Amino acid sequence: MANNLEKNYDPKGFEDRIYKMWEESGAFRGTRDPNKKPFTIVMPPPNITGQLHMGHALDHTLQDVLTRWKRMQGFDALWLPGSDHASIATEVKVADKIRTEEGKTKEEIGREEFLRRAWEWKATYGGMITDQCRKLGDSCDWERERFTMDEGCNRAVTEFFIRLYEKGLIYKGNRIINWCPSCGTSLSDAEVEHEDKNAKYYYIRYPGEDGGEGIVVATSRPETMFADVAIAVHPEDERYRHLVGKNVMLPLTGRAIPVITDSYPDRTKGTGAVKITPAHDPNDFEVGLRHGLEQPKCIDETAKMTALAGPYEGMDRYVCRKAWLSDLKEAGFVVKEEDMVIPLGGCYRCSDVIEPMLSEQWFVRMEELAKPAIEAAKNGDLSHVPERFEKIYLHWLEEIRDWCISRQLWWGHRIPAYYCKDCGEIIVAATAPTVCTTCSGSHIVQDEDVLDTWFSSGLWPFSTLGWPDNTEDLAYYYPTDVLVTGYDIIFFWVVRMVFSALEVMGEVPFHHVYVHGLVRDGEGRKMSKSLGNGVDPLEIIDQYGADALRFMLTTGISPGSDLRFTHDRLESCRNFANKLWNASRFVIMNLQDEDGEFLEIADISAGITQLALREEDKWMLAKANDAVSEITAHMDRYDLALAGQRVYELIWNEYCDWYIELVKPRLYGDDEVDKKVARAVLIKILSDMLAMLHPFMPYITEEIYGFLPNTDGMLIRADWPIYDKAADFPDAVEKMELAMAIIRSIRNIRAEADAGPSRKLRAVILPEAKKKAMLEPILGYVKHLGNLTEITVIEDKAEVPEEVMSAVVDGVEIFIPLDDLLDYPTEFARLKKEEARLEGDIQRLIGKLENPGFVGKAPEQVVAIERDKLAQNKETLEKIKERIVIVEKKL
RNA sequence: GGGGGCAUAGCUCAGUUGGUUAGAGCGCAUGCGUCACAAGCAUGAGGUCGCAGGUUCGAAUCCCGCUGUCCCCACCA
Repeated sequence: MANNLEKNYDPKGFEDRIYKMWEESGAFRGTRDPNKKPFTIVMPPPNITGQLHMGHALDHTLQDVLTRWKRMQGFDALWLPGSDHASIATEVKVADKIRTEEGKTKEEIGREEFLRRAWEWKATYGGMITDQCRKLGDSCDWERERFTMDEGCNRAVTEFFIRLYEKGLIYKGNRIINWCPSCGTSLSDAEVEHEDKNAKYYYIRYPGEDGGEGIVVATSRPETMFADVAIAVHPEDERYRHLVGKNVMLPLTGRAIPVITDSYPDRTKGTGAVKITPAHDPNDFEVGLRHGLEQPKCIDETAKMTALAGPYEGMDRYVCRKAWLSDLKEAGFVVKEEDMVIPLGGCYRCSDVIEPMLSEQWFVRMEELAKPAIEAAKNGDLSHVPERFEKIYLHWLEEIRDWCISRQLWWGHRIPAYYCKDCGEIIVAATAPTVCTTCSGSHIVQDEDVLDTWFSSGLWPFSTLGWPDNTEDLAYYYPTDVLVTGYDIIFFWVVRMVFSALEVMGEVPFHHVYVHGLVRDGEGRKMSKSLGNGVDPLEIIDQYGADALRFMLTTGISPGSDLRFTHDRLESCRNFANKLWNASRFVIMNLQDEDGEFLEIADISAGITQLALREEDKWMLAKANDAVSEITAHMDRYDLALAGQRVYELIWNEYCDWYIELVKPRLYGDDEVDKKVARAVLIKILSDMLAMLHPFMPYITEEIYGFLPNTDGMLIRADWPIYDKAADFPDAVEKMELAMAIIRSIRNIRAEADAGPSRKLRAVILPEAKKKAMLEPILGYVKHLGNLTEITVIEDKAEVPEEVMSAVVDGVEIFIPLDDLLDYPTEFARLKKEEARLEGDIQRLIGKLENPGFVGKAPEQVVAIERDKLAQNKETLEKIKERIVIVEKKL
């Protein structure tokens, strides 16, 4: 009974089983092994709002490839998983759910009950996401799984908040913030997305209080006029000098406001005069502060007009704009309208237009925190791969303004600030105080707001390892090695982790930021819910297997660039898995007798080179050995795509296409000793290939590995292959390459002459004297793979048979007698084509070698190679020309 | 307004520090049911590497400019 792989490659038949085996064996677990070096990645926590999408699949596959590779290299590899509570996004989803299912608002349900529902949501979707990670093959340590609102993370958040507060880096203030009227909360600058929109400038006259012409001001937001408190002009602006210090009238309101001077107005923009609305514009706010102006609000938190708008009170901001403009026009105050493209801020969650608004919020003072984060990138403690992303990082930090961290939401970390109702004292503390520290009053209430989600995710690399406690995990695994994330999230998250970590840990949270791109659809569009062009990774896994998906996501792309998702590529990756499957099945089959018992295999424990290796063995070993160093070098540089590509070539083009074919006659032959050697090499190379492919295609490689003899344990724990100096066989490589070139040319002749594979052919070969010795040992390969009945080696041209097609390869002339099949026009065309190619090459080479600059300045080795090439080509051309003369006569 | 990416075969893309005849997958053409694999095998066609300069003995690769295209950032006078 054969003990082999299933006949057909069917990933469904083993992927789940293999994953369970890994997980139950504890292979994913970080053990803080003192004899190993740590390698740590913290998983960017997916939001609990939904399912994993293709972007996660990419992100996770890259992390898993790195983790598995390092684990095999002998590191104590820890990939720490978790999920993010995603304050605003989850709150919106849960509120929606309550509204559709029960027809109630969150206010009707109340804070406590709402939070209970949110936790229910977390229980459902959090579990879904981890199941999806398992399907992908994520080798993360599930026993260390964390959640941004678990007990430890909560403590970390509170501790961090208190520390910053006590250092004066967190303050509460009344300032202009980004307000999303739909979500009903403030947002940080990072959460606002700018987009150019077509809009209008309205030029509106503010008449002089004295009945004069007054001043014309351009604005795109006339509805904010009700909150105007002044008109500012530049102090050196001659046009308005006569008005400075006087009042102008706010049209239709009967309210007079002063004309003031300030450095802020730009004389070249608009009319050079700016209406000052401190409560609804950040620049105006600053101007207002400088001049001690009032800060009235005319738009409220729901984007409706306040009482200040008089008759327009209660109108939506845009309804009011329309009505107000119409009234202004009627009264003749609108001087001009101008079409304009204006960058408008939108909410990153709901796209509603952001209203800059004066509001009392909590802020993090950024200047001092940003400095060390900038420094870390500049001095190399933190590096971005690819490098260009460092610019985004630095730009964001250099331009950063204070970070608004309070959110008017319920789902999140509630701000650890308490107010004494008696004396107004603010107490920031880890636990709720019972009495006021100032007045001893007992009427104490906690701040209603929660913290920005990114405030807690900024702590992720160390909160997940135990901070603020001084845990063993933190000591062993921190700082982490690499953070893998998309470029779209650098300023949201990466910068915050860096400055948060530098502040409390005094060390960067990770040394490398490995940045990847976005997954796009077949047409190059971003995958999005609204376009409905998203592809569910689980469906793809179901269809093609996780390995094919992983391989597609990690190869054929360059680091940091977006990747287009196509079924074509997916299919070719699946085909590759299938190829490996069948090749492995073939190898395993040939290692066993009819009863499925393993046959004897040569012992390689003393080193593969101790065996009686044949030329093809040496060639294969040398090729695989080269691949080991190339692949490892690519991995070291995070060039996963190149590494994966090289494994592919090794497996398909070198092992399957050539080595297996070359070795077949030996497997079926009678030489028992030689058979054992062939088996040993087949297994050695196969297991090395499986190891190097394992990070990319963990399932299939593990499954195959389980069927190989002489392996104990699992591939996931196996050693990464290392370069072996002894496996460098230049002579054998040269011989085998000659054999391959000859075989190719014979196959070419066969194809050109329409001599199908079943047609038995013989060959006559005339080597140059110096190639003769090299030719002898490879004739067997040529005969076998050229599908020849016999090969005759001749020493003299006179022995060349009459009716032949011919080719010249590296100083070896090959003649194939074809008798009735010989078609001279075809042969003539073939030879002429070859002649033209050689002549072109020779011309180019002569040009190069006659250039004194090249000969004088290029490295000796390069010149020597070119010389050899020229000599070789000349000889080959000579021989081709001779053949042309002969064939021409036959035409 | 500021910054960045990309432009290579019909399509989607690789191409590490400049150095053989610029590669792959898919597609295309021809042949092949050969006992691991038709999700395969063999052979082949197909590219003046966006345009114009420069550096160099040598440029797809480095520099400058241009064109096209995509993206990011930017407090809406």
